[in-house]
Amino acid sequence: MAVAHDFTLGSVDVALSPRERFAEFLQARGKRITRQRQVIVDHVASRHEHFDAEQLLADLRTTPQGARASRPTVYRTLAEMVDAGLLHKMVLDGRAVYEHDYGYPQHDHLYCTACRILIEFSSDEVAAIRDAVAAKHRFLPQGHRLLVTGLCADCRTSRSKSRHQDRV
Amino acid sequence: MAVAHDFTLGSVDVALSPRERFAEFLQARGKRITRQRQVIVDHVASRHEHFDAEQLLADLRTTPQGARASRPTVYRTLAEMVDAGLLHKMVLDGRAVYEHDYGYPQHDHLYCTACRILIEFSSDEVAAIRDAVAAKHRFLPQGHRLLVTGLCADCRTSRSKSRHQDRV
DNA sequence: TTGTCTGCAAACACTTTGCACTTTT
DNA sequence: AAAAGTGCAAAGTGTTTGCAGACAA
Repeated sequence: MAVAHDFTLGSVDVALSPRERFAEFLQARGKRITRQRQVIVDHVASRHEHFDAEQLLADLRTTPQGARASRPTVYRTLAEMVDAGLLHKMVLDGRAVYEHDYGYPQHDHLYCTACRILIEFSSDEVAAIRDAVAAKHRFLPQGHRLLVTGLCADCRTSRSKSRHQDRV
Repeated sequence: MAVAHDFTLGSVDVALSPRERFAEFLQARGKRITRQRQVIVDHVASRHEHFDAEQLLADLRTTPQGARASRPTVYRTLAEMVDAGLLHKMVLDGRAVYEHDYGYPQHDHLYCTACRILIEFSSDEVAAIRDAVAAKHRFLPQGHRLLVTGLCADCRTSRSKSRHQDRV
């Protein structure tokens, strides 16, 4: 499982599977392809949702025998995957949340402050605005993140006006 | 100092000074107007840059006698000021950064990953996109944050290609 | 073999909390 | 006097690091 996809997700075509791309990245840097790193890339590649380090760690603990990795290794590997361009990292409510960034089109998010669900959307207008503004400030844009906070369709109707407003 | 401004910053007109607005907010909630809370609002209102809790705490330590506040109080008060709508909180590189949000127009930022400077800019187009996308998802937008990362004018030319790429 | 990687435990930075005492109201 | 706030020290998060043993190359 999770090895040879034909990866044509969204609008970007990629030739290598995440696992292969990561291997390539590691080799290019004289880093080693260890069992743990493989386990982590494969696991991450097998699920397409947003997740954080502790969630991944917990997931790995439920897997059989040698398919696990320690907390430090999980954190270290996630950072490497970000460097490798496989994952995107963003900070929400104080902890890092990761999402796929390889073979996926650029997109932004709607974040529900009530149920904390993250909804993706894409808009090239955002990139256009970014470039225009950057040019005006002689700034070299390398990326952007647009986070729209509010209430999702479910939460805005549900009267469970319990714990809404939070920090972002 | 920092008491009776005519506050017409940007495009929003406000009647009360930050200090007065905060007092109003506190009273409405049966909270007390203590010396520490006054010291903190005044200090924050007297400077218009972005800052974090530890910076504010350090600043306060340099002031004379009774114009100080402890770390817990600083954190507690900043949270109240956010609730009161006086400050905006955002998370950058792992720690909370605050900026004025009272009497200031809505704006977004360019963030230089090299020198970590924050440059403000405003664009109503962003809000327009936000609303359009939100509508499409039956999402009730309450705010948004657009962060453009990259290199500022100074850093893109300077050859101090030292420690660039970082996390956001 | 050689040098990187792992996992453990400890350290970290930032932020929050329990609690006795102080202060506003 | 009553209720809320303060500061101290300690506890929490989420994440990182030092180092000895384990393992890819």
